[in-house]
Amino acid sequence: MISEAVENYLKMIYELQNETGKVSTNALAEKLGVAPASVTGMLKKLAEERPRLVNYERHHGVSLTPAGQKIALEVIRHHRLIELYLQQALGYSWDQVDAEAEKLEHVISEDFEDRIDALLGQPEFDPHGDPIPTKGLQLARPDHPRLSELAAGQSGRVSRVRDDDPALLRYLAELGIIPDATLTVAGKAPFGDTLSVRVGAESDSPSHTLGRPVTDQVFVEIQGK
Amino acid sequence: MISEAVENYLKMIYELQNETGKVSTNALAEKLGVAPASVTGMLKKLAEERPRLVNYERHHGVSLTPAGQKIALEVIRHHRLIELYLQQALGYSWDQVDAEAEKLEHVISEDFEDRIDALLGQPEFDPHGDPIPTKGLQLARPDHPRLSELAAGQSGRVSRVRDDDPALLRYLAELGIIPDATLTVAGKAPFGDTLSVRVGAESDSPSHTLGRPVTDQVFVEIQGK
DNA sequence: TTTCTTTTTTAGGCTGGCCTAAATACTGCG
DNA sequence: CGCAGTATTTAGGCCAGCCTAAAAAAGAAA
Ligand SMILES: [Mn+2]
Ligand SMILES: [Mn+2]
Ligand SMILES: [Mn+2]
Ligand SMILES: [Mn+2]
Repeated sequence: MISEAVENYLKMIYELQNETGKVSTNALAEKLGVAPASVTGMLKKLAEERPRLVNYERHHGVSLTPAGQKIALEVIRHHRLIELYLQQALGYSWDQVDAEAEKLEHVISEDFEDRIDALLGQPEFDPHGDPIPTKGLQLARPDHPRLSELAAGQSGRVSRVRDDDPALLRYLAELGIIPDATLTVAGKAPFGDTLSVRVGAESDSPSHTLGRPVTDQVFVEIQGK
Repeated sequence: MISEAVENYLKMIYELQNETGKVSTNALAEKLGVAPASVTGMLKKLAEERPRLVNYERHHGVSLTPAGQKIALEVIRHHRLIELYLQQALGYSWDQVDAEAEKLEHVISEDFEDRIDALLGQPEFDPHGDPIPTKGLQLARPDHPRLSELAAGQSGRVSRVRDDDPALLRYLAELGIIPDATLTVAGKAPFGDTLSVRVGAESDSPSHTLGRPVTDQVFVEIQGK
């Protein structure tokens, strides 16, 4: 039986792999809130599992095997389906869903998964715009640019927001910066670390000044213009 | 932080206390699917917890302290609310809900609890007729007689069914023996171990022959007649 | 009350998952 | 190349929860 700890390790390895390419012991330790030595120990075990869950060689980082990736995707599917369900069916706000899903993801049955999936109409995205792996564990990877990378004058549709920081999520919701919102970069301050962003499709939509910590967390599908 | 294992021990102690009065090491071990020696070890720890969760003296059984009972009731509230929610909101049948609730009960937040409680309209009973402790952890204890204890000719309302055995639950559901159903004992075989029971309020309602293993698991509030 | 049986506890061990401190390997720079 | 600094691994421990086997206590029966 796969433990909750193992599921979290595999999920984190998967996510780090897709964010930063390489997966180091230290990065993993940091994300998991655990000492680096503990990670080394766990990676050894995962590599000795039969079937092997990760490819691991001392000092050379780690990557998921197909078996490991399958488990990671199952956990991610649970996580994102649950997030959406909590929001849609139970009225959670998008900054509350992550914490609850973090625990529930390890515990629900396949039956539960199937039922909420059906109830939500086989949804493709979670409340933060993250794609939900299909039942067959296929995962769309849109990979749009960050808001901070847009040039002045460009506009587009918010596709995804990083779901790490609840306070940031509340702030963004207040501004109306949620998936599918329309954004236009009205202006860019020197050195590009501050943007003036119009939120909404109308030319008289309200505009806000956003710093790098914010604009790095928002992903935009560039449109028209 | 209270672990899942501790929560399960406290819940089981509570339930054994209310079923059989005394709580023995062996009975607890059996219910938990664990060796008796493991129970002894855990009971010692629970008794040394600050605040104390159980009263325990070697060879003299165990009982819950107020602090232990509070935790037990919180877990039971979670369990029964979740069971009802799974049935009402997700379409689970009453024989499936227990297994899923067994895991979820340890993991949901107070927020989750409050939300499903509100959504269900602060329900008083779970799908098997077990009372749900209130938010303040008050628990109604109806304590009706078993169907097996009724005399021929008596009738009443099914108040509760023991939820242990999914196969039995499916069988009972087929016969229409669910909470609030009306039953009448049409006849009693010699030595009283087999009953002929009419299910339904009409005098032409279908009647079934039920053995002790079944009639011991059904509780009836005797009415009229 | 003595003996036998059943119940419970003690003793000793194991695994998973974490920790700190110390050792070692890699990396980039002078 | 050699060395400093960083990243990683090893060594040695701890705690929760479980196990089996053996000892001891309680309870029933003679
Ligand atoms: Mn998790
Ligand atoms: Mn998310
Ligand atoms: Mn449980
Ligand atoms: Mn129940």
